[in-house]
Amino acid sequence: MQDSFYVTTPIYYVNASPHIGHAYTTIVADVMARFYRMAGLKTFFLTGTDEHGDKIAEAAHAAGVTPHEYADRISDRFRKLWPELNITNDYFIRTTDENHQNVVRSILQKVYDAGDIYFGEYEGYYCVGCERFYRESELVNGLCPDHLIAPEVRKESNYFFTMSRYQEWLVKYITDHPDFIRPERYRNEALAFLREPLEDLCISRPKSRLTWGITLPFDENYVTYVWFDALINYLTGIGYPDSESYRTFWPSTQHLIAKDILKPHGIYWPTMLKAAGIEPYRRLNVHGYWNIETGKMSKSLGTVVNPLDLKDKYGLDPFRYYLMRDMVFGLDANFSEEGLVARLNADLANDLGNLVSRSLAMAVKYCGGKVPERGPIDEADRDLIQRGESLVEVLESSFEALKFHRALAAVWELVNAANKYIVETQPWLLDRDESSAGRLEAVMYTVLETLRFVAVALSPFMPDSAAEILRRLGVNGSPSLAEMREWGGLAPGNPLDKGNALFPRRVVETKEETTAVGLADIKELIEMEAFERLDIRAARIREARMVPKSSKLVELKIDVGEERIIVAGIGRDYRPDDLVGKQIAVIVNMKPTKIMGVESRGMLLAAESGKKVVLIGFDDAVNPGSPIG
RNA sequence: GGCGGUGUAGCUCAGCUGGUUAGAGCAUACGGCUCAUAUCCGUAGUGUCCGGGGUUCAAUUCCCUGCACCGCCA
Repeated sequence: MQDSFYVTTPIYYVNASPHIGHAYTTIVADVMARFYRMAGLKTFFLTGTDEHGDKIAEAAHAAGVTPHEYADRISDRFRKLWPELNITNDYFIRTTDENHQNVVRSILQKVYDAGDIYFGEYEGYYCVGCERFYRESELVNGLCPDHLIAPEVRKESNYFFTMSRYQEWLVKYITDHPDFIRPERYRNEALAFLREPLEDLCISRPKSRLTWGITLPFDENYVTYVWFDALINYLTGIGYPDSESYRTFWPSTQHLIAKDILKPHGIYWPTMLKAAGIEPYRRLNVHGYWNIETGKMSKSLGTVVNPLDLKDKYGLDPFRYYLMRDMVFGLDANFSEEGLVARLNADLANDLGNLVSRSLAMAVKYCGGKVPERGPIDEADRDLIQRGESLVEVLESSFEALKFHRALAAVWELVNAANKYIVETQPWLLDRDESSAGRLEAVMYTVLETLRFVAVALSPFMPDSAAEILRRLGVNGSPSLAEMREWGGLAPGNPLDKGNALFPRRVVETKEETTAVGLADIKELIEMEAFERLDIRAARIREARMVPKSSKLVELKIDVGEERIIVAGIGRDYRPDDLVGKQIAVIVNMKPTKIMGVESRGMLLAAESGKKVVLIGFDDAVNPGSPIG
């Protein structure tokens, strides 16, 4: 294995605020950087912002500030977002940085001197209002799509990079290096593109049209345009050309991009490097899009939920986990609040969180709050230990293949195995029998050590949660992959801390869309007298708990002027804790009835809206026992 | 218009080069345990494997065609 690892995100264009796509790429880069750091490799992680070009100049003009001020402002938003996502980039590059501008100029000069940049003229459709050229295909009925006026045919002279000269070389390079662009579908796409003759790349803009850019070293009247500026950041960021860090990291470069910028990175960039006499980067890793599913919630509230806000609502680690678990790298995926909460509840709360909770609770109770001795290994322990020890290999191969969802699935196989192990070894029975004290220690050690493996494995994905698990296990220092290669690293005697629920279960706060149900099945008419026979009262819930063995029955202790117990089938839509304090309406003269062993003296009123049950409440405080009529 | 991809359980998706009863997770139902965030463990399912042809002893898997969605190119 190589001993260095260099990962990059694209530098993000500062014409818009950060969104889920930026966050995903950057989180993937962070997970990889953390993983390889943990594997002991010298690691460098670069991200930053792309700040030149006419879009920025226009936006700045519209905002009444200089382009530089405008770029500062937006760049800052990215820079400040990354710590909120626990991103551990080693450097944050800006294309307006002085050293970057110097590197760009030096490479332009180098390529120019080599004869790969020429001055040429082209003719195209130019819209005066937009101050830009349009391709024929971009025009709408022959008109500028923005101004809806006919563009004029205009000639302009510019500098061009002889990209076509490197087409053959590039085809061969991609063919000979199957992993150069991956996953395969994008490699095929690049090769498909290369079946057509490459055109030379226009790399400049006259200053008469655009001044917000890097001046060409060989012509004061032009600035360089887009790719020669932006792509070169990957070199600047590690100190090209003379630094030690450039020599260390460049050969291991792993670029991460979304599929929309495959062409510049897969075609332009390698040919640019070739022309500049620089070895190609090692790999280009291309991922898909997150399709945002606007859930019921956003529709009914009339607001579009920004996916990034969900990290505050549900926690950063669940957010990172969801992104890494639900997208197969390379393919598109669906993003929804419901999906995130489903992962949070099923994987994080039920499986992992509960495992942490039950393990530590037992260890604290049965082993005096300290990690017990390892004890002799039983046949029953062997399977779990082997699973733990083999995890690191699965992680390595999954990361190598960018199959992050696989890596997480593998961790969860261990989590599930641990839960099963606990059920099978039944530590609570061992605890009741003096003679099995030794066995109890061995079992608890096995469980806690498994927990440590899980935490180490998860630390690239969910750094805070992993650190918290390790802290509760009394483990100090930063985790490393090496310590997952051998069982038994957890030191007996470590103080244990039970802690609170790591991932509390959450309910998606959906406001179901209200659809008219109609009154098709209206019941027969009744006299007032029939209604008056009902005694409906206002009440307040004092206590609530699920009826044992029932999936939806809740036992409520209510105050209706007196204290009563009632049972209601609302457990699927309400958590007991959330019910306490609520005001409800109750029919108090129902004949008492026993439901699953609990006598219910009253019936609460609720609407059945679709599949949901919604309690009837009051829009102000009322005295318990107040009659309703 | 050209090229390519996808269409599998209610949902999200695995199924490499064709071969015995088509899989996983979630959701659902039932059973077990009680250490635990009512969590965990076990059991049970359900599928015209998009439609229509064809090749083959045999097709979800190969070929053709139609439909739907998506991507790249023009």
